[in-house]
Amino acid sequence: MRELSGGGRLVARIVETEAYQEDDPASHSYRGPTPRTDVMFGRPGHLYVYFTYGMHHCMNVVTGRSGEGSAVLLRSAEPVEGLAEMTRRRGTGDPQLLCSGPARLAQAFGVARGENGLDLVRGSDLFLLGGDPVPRSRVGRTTRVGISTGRERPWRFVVRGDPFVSRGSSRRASSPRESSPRGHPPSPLKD
DNA sequence: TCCCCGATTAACT
DNA sequence: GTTAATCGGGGAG
Repeated sequence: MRELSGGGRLVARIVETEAYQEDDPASHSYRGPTPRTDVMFGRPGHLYVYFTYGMHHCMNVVTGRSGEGSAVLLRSAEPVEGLAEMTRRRGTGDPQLLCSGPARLAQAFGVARGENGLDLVRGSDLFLLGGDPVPRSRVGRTTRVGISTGRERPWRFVVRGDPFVSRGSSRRASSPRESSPRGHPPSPLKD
């Protein structure tokens, strides 16, 4: 959720994420801390924003302890409130195109490099809310999207059958196979 | 310095 | 299904 300075707010329900960690060749943190990835190695609960393909920004929540280098990429969400503002930012009113995709989600929320390092737990207009927990049976796990190494790690998590999960993923030829998570599903984030 | 390519998207054929 | 857009990170020289 993001509170807007002019009043009003943007709310979206996260339906797709991917996990990245330090011993993971697909992770920006793989080669150790750099000016770009310092935030990933910082305190958990902060926002790591990266710029890619010369035009897109993506949002991550830092998850590991200080010094650790892990984060969760927010890939897709269902827009819930503030659709008009998201539409203005995105240039399309199709709800399925507002927040489905990591760069689309960041654009809808107006997040760019300036927001890198924000504390999502305290003192920010951008933060996470705990909602109704997603039942374990609805959590699907697949391989990650758009990476060239570390493909085998099944660290993408989706709400099964949710129409707001991004397409880039479920559509590809070498389509990631969806399976039930083993062990513990991601626990819902609390305040 | 040079060079390759990326945790993507939209617009093509 | 394919490709242009667009630029910064970071390894190689």
